[in-house]
Amino acid sequence: MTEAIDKIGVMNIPQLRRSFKEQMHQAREEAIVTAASRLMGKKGFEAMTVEDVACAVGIAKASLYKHFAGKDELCAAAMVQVVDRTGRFLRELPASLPPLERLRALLRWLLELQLTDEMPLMLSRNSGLAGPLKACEAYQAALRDLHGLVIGWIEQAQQAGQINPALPSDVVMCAIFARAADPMLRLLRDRGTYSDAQIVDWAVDSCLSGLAARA
Amino acid sequence: MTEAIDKIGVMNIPQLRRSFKEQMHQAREEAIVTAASRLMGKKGFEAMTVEDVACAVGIAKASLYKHFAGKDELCAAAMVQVVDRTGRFLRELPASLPPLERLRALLRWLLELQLTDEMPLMLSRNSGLAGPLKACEAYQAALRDLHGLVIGWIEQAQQAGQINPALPSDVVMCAIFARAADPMLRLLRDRGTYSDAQIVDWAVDSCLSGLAARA
DNA sequence: GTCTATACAGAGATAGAC
DNA sequence: GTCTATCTCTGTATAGAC
Repeated sequence: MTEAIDKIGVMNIPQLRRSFKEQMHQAREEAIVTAASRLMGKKGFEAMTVEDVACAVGIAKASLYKHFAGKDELCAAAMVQVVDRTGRFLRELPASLPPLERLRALLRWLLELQLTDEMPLMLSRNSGLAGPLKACEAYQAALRDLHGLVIGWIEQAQQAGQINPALPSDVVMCAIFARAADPMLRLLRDRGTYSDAQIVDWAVDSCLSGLAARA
Repeated sequence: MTEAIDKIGVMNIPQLRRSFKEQMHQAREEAIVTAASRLMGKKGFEAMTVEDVACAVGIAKASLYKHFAGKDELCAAAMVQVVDRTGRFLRELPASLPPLERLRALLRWLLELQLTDEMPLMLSRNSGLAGPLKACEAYQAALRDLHGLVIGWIEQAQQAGQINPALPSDVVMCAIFARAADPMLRLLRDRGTYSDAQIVDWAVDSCLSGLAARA
C-alpha cells in the first residue's frame, strides 16, 4: 500500500509540482501584464516606469526582468493582451446581432476602455512604443486577426446600405479604431458638464453618423 | 558739425542699438520656439530634448535657458504660438464665408497641421505637457479666445439647420478640435494606399457629416 | 526566482569663464 | 548672452547573494 502510494508519488508529484510552478509563473506574469496595462492607460508609455509596475504587483524590479526582457517587451505584451480581450469580446457578441450593431458595440467598447483609464487599443500619436510594436509579431498577428473580423462586418453593413459604400472598407475601419484614442473624450470630460455615459453616446453616434450612407 | 553728429550719435545710436538688440533677441526667441514646435510635432513632448532644439537653432543648450526658464515653458510657448497662428488664420477668412464653411476650413487647417508634422493644436492623450499647460495663463487665454470665435460659428450653423441642434455647441466644438490629434490620419497614412489630400478629405467629411443635422 | 545594491545612460538644468 | 564643462536626478537594466 505504501509502496503503491510512493509509486504514485514518485510518478506524479514531480509532474504536479512542475505544473503548479508553471501555473504560478503564468499567474504572476498575468498580474504583471495587467498592472502594466492599467498604469500605461493612466500615465502613458513614457511616464510609466518599470518600478511603478513592480510596486503595483508587489515584487522587486529585478524580479520583473526575469519575466520580461525589458520595458518594451512588457508593454508590447500589455498591448497584445488588450487586443486579445477585444477579440474575445467581439467573438462573444450574439450571433443574431446585425453587422452595424456589431460595429456600434465595438465602438462603445473602445471608448469605454479609454474612459476607464485602461489601456486603449490604439497608441496615441508619437508614442515611443510605436516602433517596438511594429517589430512585435504577436501583436501584428493579433491585430490582423481583429481587422479581418471588422472589415467583414463593414462590408456587410455597406451592402445593407447602412455604411457609406463610397468609402473603402479599410478607411471605415481606421475611422472606427481611431476612436480608441480620440482626444474628444478627454476634452469633454474635462469640461465637467457631462456624464461619461452621455459622452460615450455622443461619440459613438457622431462617429457612426459620419460613416453612414448619405441620402 | 562733428558736434552735431556726435549729438545725434549720443542721442540716437544707443536707442537704435538697443532696438536692434531687442529685434535680434526676439528673432532668436522666435527661431527657438519655431524649432521647438517642429520637433514637438515630429517626436512629441517627451521624446524631444532641449538639446535637440538648441542644435536645430544652432546655439548651445545653456543659451536657450537664457530665453526660457525650462522645457515646460519653452513648449508652452510653442503651443501658444500655434494657437495664435490658428487664430490669425481664422480671422483672415473672407467675411463672406458662411459659418459651416468656416468650420470646414478650421477642420482642414487642424488636420493639415498634424499631417505636416507640425505642432498639433491639441495635445494627445497623456502628454506630460498637459499639467504645465493648464497653469499657463497665456495659453488658456489664447484658447478661450479661439473657443469663443468657433462657438459662435457653430451656433449660427445650428440655427441655419446645418449642424445638429440637439448637440450642445461645446460638444460640437470639442468634436472638431479633437480632430487635431485624431489618430485616424496616421493609421491611414501608414497603410500607404492613399494620398494625404485624400485622407484629409475623408476626415473632414466624415467629421462634419457626423455633426450634421439629421433628416 | 526573489531580493538588495549598483552600474550606466540620458536629459534637464546650472556654474563660471569670456 | 554665449559658450564648455559639469552637476544631478531619474529610470532602465544588471550583478550577485540567498
